[in-house]
Amino acid sequence: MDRGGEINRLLRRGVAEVIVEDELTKLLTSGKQLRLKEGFDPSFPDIHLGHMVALRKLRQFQELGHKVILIVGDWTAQIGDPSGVSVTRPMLTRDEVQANAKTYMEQFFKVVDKEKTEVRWQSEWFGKFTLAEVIQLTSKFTIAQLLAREDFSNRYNNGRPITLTELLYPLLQAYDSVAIQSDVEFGGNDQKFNLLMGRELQAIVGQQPQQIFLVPLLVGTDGSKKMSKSLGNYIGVAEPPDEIYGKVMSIPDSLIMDYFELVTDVSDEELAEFRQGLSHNTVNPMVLKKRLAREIVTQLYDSESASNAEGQFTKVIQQGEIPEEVTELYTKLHPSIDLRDLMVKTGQAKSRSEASRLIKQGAVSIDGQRITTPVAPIQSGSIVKVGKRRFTKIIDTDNIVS
RNA sequence: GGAGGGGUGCCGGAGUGGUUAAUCGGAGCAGUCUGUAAAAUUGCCGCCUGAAAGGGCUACGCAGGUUCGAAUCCUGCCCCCUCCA
Repeated sequence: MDRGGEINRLLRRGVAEVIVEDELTKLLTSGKQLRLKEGFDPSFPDIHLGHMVALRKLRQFQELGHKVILIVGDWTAQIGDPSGVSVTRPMLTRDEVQANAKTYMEQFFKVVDKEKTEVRWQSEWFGKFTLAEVIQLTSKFTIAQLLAREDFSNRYNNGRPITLTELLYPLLQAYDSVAIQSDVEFGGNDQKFNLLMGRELQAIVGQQPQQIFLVPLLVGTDGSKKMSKSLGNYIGVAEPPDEIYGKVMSIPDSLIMDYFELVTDVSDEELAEFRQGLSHNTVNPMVLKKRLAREIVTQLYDSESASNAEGQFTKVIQQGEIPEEVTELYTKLHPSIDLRDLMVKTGQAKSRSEASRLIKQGAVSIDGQRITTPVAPIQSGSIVKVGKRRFTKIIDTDNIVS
């Protein structure tokens, strides 16, 4: 693809909004190496598919020669982003921040090119901020400006509390843009306000205002809310291939195309075909989902992992067979052994009570035989299956042939 | 500073002396169906003990008290919210 076409694609697919598009296009064709800002809150070090949408964009920009500036938000983490349920977060210790940053970056660089990335810590500049400078920063904005943010005005109008520190959050984030002289800032569609503040502040201090690149929010596995760890509807990029594959298979059909568009490189032409197939019912959505799952796993691992995951899925979930590799529990077996204890030991149930319930509900089988009482015929080598996919092999310690 | 309202299980939200491990909704888990989709439908949804029936323990902001008996009444404390200043 030629460069113009590439840029066009960059600004089209998987994009919610670009502010200001003309200016960004001009920058992209100018030949200048752009500084792409991406912030990260060390309170939440795990990256999921929802984050990947923006990270993939960063990657694509990098491929055109631009540079990513990753900001570790060790200061703003203490405030907490007021979007949604806002809780002021406890201060993380230096060690916690370090550890989380490490975890984050391991995942971040699965998608983003490390060679073309510069990592900066907020403490570089905020660490030496004086009260005078803070006041000076706040003096540049008005309450009305901040209240323009939907979350703030909603809360204000409903009489719910807004802490002063929360109000500061957008300012600090804006200052980051100034500190690193950002050309383009990336974020989810819900971050629009914060990113716009960066623009404003840069203009005030005489810098070229950054462009804003907003990506759509990916809907989570529940099919309705945005993907987020706290809602538990996420697919983490660090999860094992089988897990990712399985979770992708469990998304509602209505999400298939969004996922293809936002987190894979499958060509637009092919996507059009898929869409066609779906609307005319000429293709089983399950088949497309398998393709999707394969694409995603391949991206995060490799094609071999993807086909393994697919093999496992087909065998275990679709055909109900026992997986090749099963976690094993070595224990001493005796005739009166209680299956519930075993289930707790293997982690297949959280408590004996829960194990009882599962057994009562017919969710448990041993070697393919459904079990209805906790007193069950277990032999060394027996496979205990709980629900659809929790397997354990029980091995008698007295019976090990070594 | 003054007046008022409120803190219940993962979340929302009932419940004002026993019949309440606590109505109901959501989430979650499991069964049937199936494509680990959707929809439907059934059951479960604090912990321990018991094959089960059952039994025990812990629980309604915190700490005490009244009572045969408290999420429900009293006292003190902590926290949150609204209005006025």
